[in-house]
Amino acid sequence: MTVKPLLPEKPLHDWGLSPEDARKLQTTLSAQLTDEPLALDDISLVAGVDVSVKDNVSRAAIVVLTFPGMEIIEIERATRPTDYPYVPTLLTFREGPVLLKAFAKLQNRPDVYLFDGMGRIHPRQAGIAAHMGLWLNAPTIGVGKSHLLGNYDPPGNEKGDYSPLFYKGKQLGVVLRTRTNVKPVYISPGNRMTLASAIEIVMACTPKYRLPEPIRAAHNAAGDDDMID
DNA sequence: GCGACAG
DNA sequence: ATCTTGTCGC
Repeated sequence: MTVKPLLPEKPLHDWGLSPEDARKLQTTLSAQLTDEPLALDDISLVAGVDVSVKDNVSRAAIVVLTFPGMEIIEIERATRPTDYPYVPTLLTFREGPVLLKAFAKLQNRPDVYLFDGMGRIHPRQAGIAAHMGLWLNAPTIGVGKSHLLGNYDPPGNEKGDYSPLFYKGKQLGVVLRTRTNVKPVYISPGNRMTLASAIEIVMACTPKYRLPEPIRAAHNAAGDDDMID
């Protein structure tokens, strides 16, 4: 018998699209996103996702941790030539291909994935967390470290404080203070996720530092030099 | 037209 | 993302 694969047998679409076609695809894909709450009690495994670039080589890292213990149980990596340029709002087309290569190696099935980047805080609500969430057909959350777009008032200075981020009249996410008196992060749901659940999950994964443990772990794994592809 | 712009 | 040391503050 076979286990249900993490990724679809049939690719959702091609990569290497022109900026114009890429934007059209994002509009089409974002219409397929769903809002599904995910209770903490239903989470046992969380994954952190990140990509680093060096000498024109992209390295993706997926780290799976137990929840809420935050113990690392799996680390998968993959490398690939960095062919697509960095274009604001089209980050997925630069990092997507190498991420799929790493996802294909995953032995565990995470209940939710935390991405280093935006979810729906995006002009077409198709940030990398939202986009890859469709490929994975799983719950995803975008955890951005800096501002991309939208308006918001500075959140309070206490850990857990947050304020809504609006773009063209719609609330796409929140600016969340994960640590007292530390620069906040930009949180937004990706696929199969509600904003409320996203906030709750991110806080539960952030016991000590500014960034959630899964993302810190993935960032480290993507940055380490030794690589076995 | 001008400025902003995840990683 | 990446290039890079020390340093101020809780």
